Amino acid sequence: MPHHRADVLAHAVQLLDAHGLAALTMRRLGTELRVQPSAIYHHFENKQTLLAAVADEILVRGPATRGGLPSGSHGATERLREVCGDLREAMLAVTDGADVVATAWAFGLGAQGPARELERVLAAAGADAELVAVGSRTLLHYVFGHTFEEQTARQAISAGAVDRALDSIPDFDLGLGLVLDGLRGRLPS
Amino acid sequence: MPHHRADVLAHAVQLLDAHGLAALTMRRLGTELRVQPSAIYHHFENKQTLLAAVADEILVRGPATRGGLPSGSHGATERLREVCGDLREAMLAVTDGADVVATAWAFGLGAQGPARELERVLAAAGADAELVAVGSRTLLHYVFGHTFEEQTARQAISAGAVDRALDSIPDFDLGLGLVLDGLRGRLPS
DNA sequence: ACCTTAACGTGAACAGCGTTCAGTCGAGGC
DNA sequence: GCCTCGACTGAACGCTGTTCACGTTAAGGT
Repeated sequence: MPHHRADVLAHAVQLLDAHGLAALTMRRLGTELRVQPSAIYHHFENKQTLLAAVADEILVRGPATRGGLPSGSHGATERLREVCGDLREAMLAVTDGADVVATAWAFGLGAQGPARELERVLAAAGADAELVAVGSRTLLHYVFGHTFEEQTARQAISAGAVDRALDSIPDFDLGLGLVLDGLRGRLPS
Repeated sequence: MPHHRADVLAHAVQLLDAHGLAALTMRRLGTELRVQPSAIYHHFENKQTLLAAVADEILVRGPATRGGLPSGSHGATERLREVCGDLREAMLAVTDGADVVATAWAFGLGAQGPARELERVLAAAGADAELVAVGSRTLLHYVFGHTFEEQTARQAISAGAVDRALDSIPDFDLGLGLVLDGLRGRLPS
């Protein structure tokens, strides 16, 4: 019973969510699929490519708590807030999701969706090319940084290795508001 | 001729700068020191600890271009800008420096210095406890995110794997100004 | 009905990784 | 002279991603 690319990907995400990034090895994934590790290379060029696909799959699945659709018309900053919030939720929904997505994005291999959407919204709000680049990048850096830190701490706590309190991590919306404030001051109107 | 902790650390930084993070293995570091890999474990508990020490060493060495001392008295945002700029310069001064420092910081193992300094400046500027936490974290997320991206791209280009232009990375000061603007709006006076 | 083609999988191997551990060796303090 | 102790050796353990030559299976054109 041969597998397809989608099967491998689904098992990879499931394995990641169940046992974390460290457990997502080609050998273990092979075992899960009842297949030799080398068989996976028929579907993905290498592990980096597989991880990029996993990152995209995490984003496609979207937030665990589906906030009902684009939710009508509102200002540019509200839409930016929404995109950033959805991105965060999607990453938090899977174990080590922030690590996988942020790393793939850093390599320029995945997570292009939210980046393009932020750029689109900024451009539509009248930002010039430079502000579009700066603004979207700054927002992404914040979301990835904050979410990675939050998820790492959360998992460290639930794993028993409690060396820092969870409430030492500041609220996501607060810091996001900070960046959006700075952004709003440079948008026309 | 036995080595001390400082010797091992110095060689680790030199190896990192010369050949990148991927080359910084216990075996290769041992070879560099004309010593078995296991000997390193007499000086550092494990590789993670070693990397944290390397991160701190990178920050201690500071910016490659030493801008003459604290440079007098100026406003809080100027001082924040200075700390962030120095942090960025220090990481850029060593190959894969941003990766090493940001990772160590994410694990809560190193790079505490700049974090404490940012918190100190914010508190001195009259920010309440929550704003101190939010502001310092947001600044760090931005600096780490931007610098890691910039350094990765820079190294990818000089390695010949040119898949993105360097000028596609927005200016550091521009994005920093964005965050500082948002921050200034919440500081008293 | 045959044959080609391509997708899919096997099993072994390669080179490297971090880490552990019992044992060796030389210098300094008593 | 002994004895401790830090530094180190050398071998091993159990992993890792990746490659390669080789089977197997199923579909599709002739």
